[in-house]
Formats: sequence, structure tokens, C-alpha cells
Amino acid sequence: MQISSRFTIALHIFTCVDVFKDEYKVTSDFLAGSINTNPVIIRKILTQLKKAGLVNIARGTGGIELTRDLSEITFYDVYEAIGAVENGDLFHFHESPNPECPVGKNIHALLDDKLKAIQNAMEDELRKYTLLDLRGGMTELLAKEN
Amino acid sequence: MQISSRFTIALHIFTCVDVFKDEYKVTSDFLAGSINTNPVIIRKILTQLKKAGLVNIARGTGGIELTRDLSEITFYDVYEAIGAVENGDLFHFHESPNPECPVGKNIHALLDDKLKAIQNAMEDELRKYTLLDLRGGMTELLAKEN
DNA sequence: AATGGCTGTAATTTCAATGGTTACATTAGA
DNA sequence: TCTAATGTAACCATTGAAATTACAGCCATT
Repeated sequence: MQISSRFTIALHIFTCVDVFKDEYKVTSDFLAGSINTNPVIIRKILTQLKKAGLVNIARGTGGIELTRDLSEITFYDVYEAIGAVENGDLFHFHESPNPECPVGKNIHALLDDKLKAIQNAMEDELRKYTLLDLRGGMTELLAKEN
Repeated sequence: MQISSRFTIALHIFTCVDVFKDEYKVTSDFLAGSINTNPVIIRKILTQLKKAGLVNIARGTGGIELTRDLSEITFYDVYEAIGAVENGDLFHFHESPNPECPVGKNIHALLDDKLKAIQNAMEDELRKYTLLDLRGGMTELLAKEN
């Protein structure tokens, strides 16, 4: 399985907002064009980002603005806003191991902390990257083109 | 999304084999009983573990044996054997960003290395745990029960 | 060499999640 | 009021996970 593309789409959205905000009106249609998907998909993701308090969205007139500085929004914030992982658990544990089996009874106690540690390693890395890194990286790439 | 329960099932299988190998004949039916699933699910997973070279399986008579020492099989080996992640990519990237958009054209170059780093952080942690840790942990838990 | 118990695997079903799409009500600025 | 947005419900197609049935193939034991 894979983490939903909603995550990379959200990062794409933030990058577009940053790059184009002075030049264009960045609407869900505009974003759908860059990302090559349906505007409704974009709106659903934006709704999630809004609920997580990462952006404000102007109804009627359109327009997206961040609620914090670029450096204050990490990949982890986006990952969480998007609900990238069900129930907050990266690993799907088999539902009902047999409690009458010595191993079945104890398998959760055996594995849970290890699985958490593995997930934490990933999420800690997610916290290392911010939207400011995206601006920096994109500015560099665009400069290289010319 | 979540990583398939085939991963935790595989770890459960290894633990059972280790705990019960002298006491019972550990067949796919036996394992299905402890894990509380269908024997065919177990066999499919065992087939994957065999293809990855982690176990040998005796046809006809039944029986599972590891090809290496417990300390030489890591969680990562199991994760990989199971094909826990499609194409080896943890993150599903949106398929076709618009190449005519400056952001769309460069979004992969911008994100790919960061996504890889995040996935690597998780996989490196996976490599830290071995089946020997499972034996140790389970022995401890079983001792506590008495 | 026949049998019984096990593995290997194909085929099918159910279920849930993703991603896409249409349609329309709601909003707010011009 | 008109226009261009967003918000959201409803629906569909596709995919993958997990479960299940069925049966062929294998092999130690008798």
C-alpha cells in the first residue's frame, strides 16, 4: 500500500500558491490545471487543510492564504491534515489474533512498541521539512531553467 | 492508507514457528488458528517468504524452517518479502502533473529526494529489529504470565 | 503403491478506499 | 443583480485487501 497522493497534491498546491500568488488568481480550477486532476479533488483537500488550520480560503471571490509563515508549516502538518494514515497507525495489525494461543494473546504487547518506533522514525523525518524548503528548492529549479 | 496486515501476520508466523516448533507441527492450519484467519492467507504469505529466501517449506509433510539465524532476519527483510509497499514507493505521487506548468514540470525534482529520505528513515528503523528480538520479547512475556 | 495430511494455486467474492465526475446550493465582490 | 468562486452531496469506476472454496500436487508412512 501507499500513502495517498493527496499528500503530494497538497504539497503541490502549497508550491503553486507560493509561486503564483502575485501573478495569478490561484483557484481550484487553476490548481487542477497544474496538478492535472479535477477541481473538486482540490477543493476537498483544501477543506482538509482549512480544517487543520493551515490555510484560510475566501469563498465567493476565491483565494488561498496561509495562516502561518512558510517555515512554520512542516510536511508532518500536511501529512496529518490530509489524514494520510488511518487512525494514526501506519501499520495495519491483523484484527483478532487468537487470545487462547500464548502467542496470539501476546503478539500485540510484543509488536506495538516496535511498530510505533518505526512509524515515529518516519514522522520525525516528516517534521524536518517545511514549506520554506519547497520555496527554496523551487526557486532554485526555476532559476536553473533560464 | 496502511501497510498491509500481511506484515504483522508474517511476524506472527515467525514467532509461532519459534515458540512452537518443538511442541507442535506448525502447519498453515495451526498458524491460521493462532492468527485467526484462513489457512490460504498463511500459505500465500509463506510463499512470499519462501520466494524471498527467508524460509524453506516441506511440501507434503509440512513444516517450516528458517534459512538463516534469527538474528540475521530483520523486520526490513520481512517487509520487503511481503511487498508491503507498491513499486517500493511509500508515497503515491499524483500521476501526471502538467508539464506546461513551471511548478508541474518541476514538482518531481522538488519532492522526490525528500520523499525518499522520509521513506529511508522508516526503512532504516525497520532494519534495527530482528526476529531474535521477537524471541527475546516473547520469552519475557510468557515468563511474566507465570 | 495406496493413503492421509499437507502445500500450491487458481478462481471467486466481499468490502473499503481512492480518485474522478456531475450537479447544484452558497457566497461575496463588482 | 450578475459573475465567478467555493462547499458539498451523490454517484461511479477501479483497485487492492482479505477471505473462501476447490482441487491438483507432493511425500512420509503404512
